[in-house]
Amino acid sequence: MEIPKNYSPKITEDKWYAHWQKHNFFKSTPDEREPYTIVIPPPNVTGVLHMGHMLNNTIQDVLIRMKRMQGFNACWVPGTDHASIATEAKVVALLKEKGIKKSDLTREEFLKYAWEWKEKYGGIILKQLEKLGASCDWDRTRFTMEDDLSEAVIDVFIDLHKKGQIYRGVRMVNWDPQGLTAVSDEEVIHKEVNSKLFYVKYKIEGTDDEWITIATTRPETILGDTAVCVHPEDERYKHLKGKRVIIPIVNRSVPVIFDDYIDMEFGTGALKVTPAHDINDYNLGVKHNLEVIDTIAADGKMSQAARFYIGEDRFTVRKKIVKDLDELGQIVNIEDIKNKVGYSERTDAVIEPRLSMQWFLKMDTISKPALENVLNGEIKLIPEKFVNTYKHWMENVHDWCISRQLWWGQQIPAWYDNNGNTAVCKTKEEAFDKLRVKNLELRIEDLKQDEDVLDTWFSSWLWPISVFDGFKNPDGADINYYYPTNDLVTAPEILFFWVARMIIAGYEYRGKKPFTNVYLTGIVRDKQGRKMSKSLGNSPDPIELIEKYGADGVRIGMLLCSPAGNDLPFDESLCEQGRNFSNKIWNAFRLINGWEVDVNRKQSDANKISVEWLDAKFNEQLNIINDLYAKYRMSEALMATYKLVWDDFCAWYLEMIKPEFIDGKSLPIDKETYDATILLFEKILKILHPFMPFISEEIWHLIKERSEKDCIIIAEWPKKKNIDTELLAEFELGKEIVSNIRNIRARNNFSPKIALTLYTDSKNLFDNVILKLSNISKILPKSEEETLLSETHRAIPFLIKSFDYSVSIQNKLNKDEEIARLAKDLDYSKGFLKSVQIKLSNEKFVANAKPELLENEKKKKADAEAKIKAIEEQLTSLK
RNA sequence: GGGAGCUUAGCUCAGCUGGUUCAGAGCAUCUGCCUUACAAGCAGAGGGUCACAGGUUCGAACCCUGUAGCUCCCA
Repeated sequence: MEIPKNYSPKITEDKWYAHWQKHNFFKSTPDEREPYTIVIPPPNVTGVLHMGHMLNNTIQDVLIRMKRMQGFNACWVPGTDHASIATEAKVVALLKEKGIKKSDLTREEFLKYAWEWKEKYGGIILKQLEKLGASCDWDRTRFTMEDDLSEAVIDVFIDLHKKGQIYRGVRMVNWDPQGLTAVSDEEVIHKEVNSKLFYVKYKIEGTDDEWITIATTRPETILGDTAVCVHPEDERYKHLKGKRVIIPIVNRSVPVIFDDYIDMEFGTGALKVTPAHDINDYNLGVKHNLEVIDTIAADGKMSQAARFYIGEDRFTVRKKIVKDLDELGQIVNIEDIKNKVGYSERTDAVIEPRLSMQWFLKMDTISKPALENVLNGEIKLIPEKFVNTYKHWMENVHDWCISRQLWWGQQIPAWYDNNGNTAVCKTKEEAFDKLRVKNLELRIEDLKQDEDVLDTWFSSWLWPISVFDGFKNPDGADINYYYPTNDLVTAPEILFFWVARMIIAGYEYRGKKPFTNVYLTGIVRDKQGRKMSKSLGNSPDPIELIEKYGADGVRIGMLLCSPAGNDLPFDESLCEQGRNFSNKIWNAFRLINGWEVDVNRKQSDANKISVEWLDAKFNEQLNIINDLYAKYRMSEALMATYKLVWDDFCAWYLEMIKPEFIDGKSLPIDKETYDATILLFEKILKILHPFMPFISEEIWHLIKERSEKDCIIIAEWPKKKNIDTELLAEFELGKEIVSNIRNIRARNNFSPKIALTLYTDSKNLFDNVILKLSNISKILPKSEEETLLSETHRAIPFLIKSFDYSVSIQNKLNKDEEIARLAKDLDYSKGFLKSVQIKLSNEKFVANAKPELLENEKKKKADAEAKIKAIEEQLTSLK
């Protein structure tokens, strides 16, 4: 059967994925082996696979496949989260297209639509992960809003409320006027924007023409001003003590207050205070007991309380009020400035600080163990540099606003009666029992459940526990076996959103960490360094990439340039490199596959030592690769694997043992070498498997007859063996001889087809291999050189260490070039010797340096001297 | 405004507690090859005042100080 020259992933990938699933290789159930567990960072149900997911899940799959081969009971739990804001927005938009308004639906009707949507589209992203080769235990797929997980969320809420950790209060929150919900501090993105700073003068009450000028970027909030604040030390304003000023347009009289919070340098040093619409002003308001006038409604439009511009959008009003103030002659100046404005992570709307009633989780005490156990190394962040950021955040943590004004999510289990009493409990009946004690007239129909739902992170912070039913069944086999999980692979952006909170929940509910290592991936960016996003349209479609380069190729492309925590400027050429690598492996297979084996043929010495060498090389690299994995240096582990395959196996070993071609036909290979080669190739395929699952499985089955169940995915990871370092060093020398000879050929335009003679007195274990690789017909002692050289033959010398070699060449020698080359080498060696001599004659160096170092320097000196002598001899022989 | 980190070849990155023979890799570049596994390839080559300026040391990419630029986090 003709094997195609190029590897085609299309025909193998689906085949092997189905095969693996058919044989339940991804499945995990608790047994006597040691578990290795990863829970997936649940992608958002509204999501489609993007490059960030590709990177993240490739890394998880590499880890899980490696550990599976190493004999761990490997369990990778997949799932999705319900993403309340994003999903609700999506469903609202979809309904709008159908002409249905959310406000015309009941909660139940809306949720019905939302679930329909989820059933239809929510699984897309998981299907896409299969294309990548993700070996998740799909039977364990969970969803943060399924019954069991929701119940856990509700129970946790009730429990924390009982413990006094959850409270309800009026607070200034980050309001998303588009999503119509509060969002947490972490969901606000501060961006620097070009703004204008408006200088507006307010009249001092009781004067004809006395004014104070304030500066503001948000003139539309003037309608809600309830004070003007200046610094108590500010000479300019000391005379205003006890005075009041008149707010323009609304003509309200408000006090001038004094507080050292004021930055005298900024603007005019006089600040207008709007407690309803700015967090700092709010705090000032609390301190100075100011009135609070809420002039901006939930939808970002001016409220009744504003008295002017009612129902108009805040940004329209900004323009209008400036015009109106200008007409009143109260605009003093307008300046361009840059300032930071908060945007909603979900809707990109400008966040409006807004006072509202929300539920909060106290963070001060509950977060303590989460900080300690990262600082003491019980939980490791990789790379370590994130510990600083983590520490800083955890030490300055704010209470967590956990309520969202949405329907899609777990509805808050709080019940209210008509008298303002509240009960937090699971059911209406329970609430009724609790509240009837305080309110004897209470009828169960009067009870109303809180309209809001919980933040999605309030579900996903329980993920590592709840996916193993740790709440429903706290002593269950799964939770006891798989928890704590081993590794978590996620993006640094959600270190606080999610990782920190999982750690908090882990200690609160299991008394144990949720995972040991947190591997933080980089952010995938485009060539211009922009984050890849759907809205920018700068992200390639991962599925198309997979079709173009194969899943293995894309996996390699993602991993090649992604050290932990570093951003990955993605470029399609990386996948191309991955595809080329697949092809290289494929062709190594084709070569071996084409060999005819002769059982009667005796193994040559050259083949024997070649096999020994590759075996030693493999063991050396295996150690390195194991070590790199242990340090989570994934891209380096990949590079070591890449070089082992490409350089050591393909470029050197296969060339070393490749049977000769005679008369257009390959000679057969001896059985011993062939079998050893297959064994070594198998080992190499094994370490390749975590990175390139498909091609390794395909070749695994092609190089040998195997049963259906004998798959590389469950093959045993190669064992560590002793390394023959001397043999490796000897071959390094051999390689140098080969490359010197190749070099001489290249410099002198001498075809590789013409055999040369090598003269040397040094012996190398690999002499026979060297002959083959550099097309040398024979090796003769140096003394033969002179007798054989003639008018038509010249010898070109070269040196390795201080060993002397030469090859003879028929008359074609470019003598001047060779002399120049040697002279250059001589110059360098002399310079080098000089630097060593200087070092050795330095008394302080001799006195301070370690003895080994000193020895080494002496050896360097001797070597250099020998080399100089050898070069000089070669030079004279050339002349 | 406060904090953390980064700056090594055209690009992406290694470089462990300062010390082997001129600072390494992959990709890209250049040169020569269609050599019956692979042109998605083979054989070679070039490319770096280790951001800048000082300092410590016998010795600095590595330690210290300052400067500049970039990134991230927090307010």
